[in-house]
Amino acid sequence: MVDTEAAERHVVTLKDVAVASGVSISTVSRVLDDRTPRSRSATADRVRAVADELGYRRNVSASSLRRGITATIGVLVPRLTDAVMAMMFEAVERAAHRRGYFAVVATCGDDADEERRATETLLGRGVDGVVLATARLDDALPASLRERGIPHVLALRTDDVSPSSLGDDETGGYLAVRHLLDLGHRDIGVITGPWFTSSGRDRRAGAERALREAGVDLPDERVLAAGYGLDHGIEAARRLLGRPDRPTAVFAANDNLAVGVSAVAQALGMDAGTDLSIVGYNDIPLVSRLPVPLTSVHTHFDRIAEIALELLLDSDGVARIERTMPTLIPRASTAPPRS
Amino acid sequence: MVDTEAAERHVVTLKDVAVASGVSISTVSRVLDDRTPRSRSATADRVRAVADELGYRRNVSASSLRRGITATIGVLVPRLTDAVMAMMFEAVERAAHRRGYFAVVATCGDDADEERRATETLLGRGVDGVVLATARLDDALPASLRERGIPHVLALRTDDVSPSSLGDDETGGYLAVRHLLDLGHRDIGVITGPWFTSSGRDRRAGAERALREAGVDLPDERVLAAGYGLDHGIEAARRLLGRPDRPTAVFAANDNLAVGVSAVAQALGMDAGTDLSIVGYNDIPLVSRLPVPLTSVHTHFDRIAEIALELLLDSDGVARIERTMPTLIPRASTAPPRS
DNA sequence: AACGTTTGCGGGAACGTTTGCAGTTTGCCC
DNA sequence: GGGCAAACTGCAAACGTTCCCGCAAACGTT
Repeated sequence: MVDTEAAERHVVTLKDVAVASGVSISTVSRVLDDRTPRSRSATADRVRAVADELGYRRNVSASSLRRGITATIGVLVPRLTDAVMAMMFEAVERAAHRRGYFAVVATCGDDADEERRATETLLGRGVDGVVLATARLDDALPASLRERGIPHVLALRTDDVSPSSLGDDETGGYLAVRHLLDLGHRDIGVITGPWFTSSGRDRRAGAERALREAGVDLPDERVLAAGYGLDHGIEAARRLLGRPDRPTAVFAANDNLAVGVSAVAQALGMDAGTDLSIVGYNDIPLVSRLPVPLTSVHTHFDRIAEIALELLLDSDGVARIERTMPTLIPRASTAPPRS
Repeated sequence: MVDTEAAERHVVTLKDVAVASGVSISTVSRVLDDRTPRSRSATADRVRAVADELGYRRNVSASSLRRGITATIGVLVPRLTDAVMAMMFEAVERAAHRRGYFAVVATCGDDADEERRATETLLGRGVDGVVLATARLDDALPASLRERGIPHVLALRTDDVSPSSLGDDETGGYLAVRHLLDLGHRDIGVITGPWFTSSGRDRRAGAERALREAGVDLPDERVLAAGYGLDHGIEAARRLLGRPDRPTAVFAANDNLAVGVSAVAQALGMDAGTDLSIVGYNDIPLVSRLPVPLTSVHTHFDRIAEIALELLLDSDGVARIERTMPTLIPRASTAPPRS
């Protein structure tokens, strides 16, 4: 099916348009080049009309070959089934479209080797640059890209060296815990992200700053590191809530974790909001529709994506690290503690 | 690592490899062509070694231009933030990879115009074929692709004409409701998918067949059509459960809907499983981790994706419509009705 | 009217790869 | 060792587009 019909069917090239409109190929090429201001000459109008009529469509392979760029950027994410990653990719896709670029995605799980392999695949497809939304801190890939001079930007995380566009995770963590403190909570549990992510590290740091400011203690058994999956949240919540001196509020560094916490709370007969306050992070679409809508720190994916592409494509050579301020969205899952 | 400087300086071409290994460009091209069985001659070995050392990577633009194919397939989905679509795309990505193809995705929401525009974008990127996982039945796009001779396949839905790979939705609907009947339920509500999808239509038909077989009545007010979003499930559940003669069990044609139903049930003080049995559809990762794990009809995305690519790439010209049998996964959300 | 400047256009050489053709070498069998 | 097929190799022509260069006409200024 792929070859037979396409071969039969004659695909319209610049030459066809040139012949049909009685000008040279170069002229057609120039007229149809949308990077330069469109000429208003009679010839140009005619060429455009003919191209339209014949259904001309630029052959991207030929164009890329000649121009030396593909107008394509590659996006690397661990998995698209994680709503955060899906939202991030969709945001990058939109931002790329606005700039006349096309975004392609590759998934690599949590494996460093797979990450490298997936990057090579993207590079093999000739992308002009790479957006890395994978999560590892201890990762040689950004360094390797820097060394090879391959344009890249980190999104949603940073290694403190390569250009990066991410949320201000420290502030986000602060906002979340400050919100709980303001409601009157003093027994607060914290479930941070995986140790190997800058987001996990920074959100925890922000949370600790808020507690320190308020003079509230955070004992070691109240802070747990976990992955970013629902399962991790469930496990951490069991540890945190399955003891007599359980906290009255929990800050989870990710919405999946928070959903896990509320599931465990429910299983233990506690009502989210009244018996246990919960704050999540990222504000994925799901959380506002839960039986008890979840308070969450909203991440501005579109803005982060926009900045990422700016760093990637308009780079002036210096590797900037841009942090976008998040917004706390209070919902029913947080309330003053029961007296 | 040899010669990083030269590698950085400019990108290695066939010519460089040819010069470095003392053979012609054509020879290098042939040796490096992975479509033919790899030669074991001394020259071939040397060329491969040199190419490796120099870090040669085929320029896909040039290759595509010359070969006339891009080894890329386009996938069209409404949105990646829907777990079903993310899973479908990831499955297509894997299947494509196995065949040496690369999958790119475009999102188009639920809008027919946007769908057309996104398809043109994919075609403009020179994809060799298109997988449509969008949901509309009343859609002129497949017909338009057929007419233009553009290789395509529908996934997860069909228009009964174009080649399609989807789950056997009628059987799935039957299995779900049959399960509820076997547990002893007689008052069963059905929330079908959107009217404009074949999946919605077929799952409903299967549900009705099961009820008919069992001689159980399905009054009009017990069957609701909705979108596939969480919100739709919530709204439908309110209508279904907010009345005195509410059903003891609900079949929702989609997991999002089912999650909405269980949220409403919880809000009304009913326990999923004991007070109200709920069956979902697709078995997205979330549902097995809910406080009350959800019984769901598992869709074999990998198999559907595999068949889709088979229809797309190995087609013998006849447009087959292949349905993959789903599997019911019983979990805690279904139990016999309270006596 | 002479002058520089801008603008429009066509010729033709790239971009890196694949492939038909023809010529050469190799391997194998009798 | 002769004969024949199979495997290998190089040349050169594509693939469709872009862009440098040169030419000519149009325009504006003095």
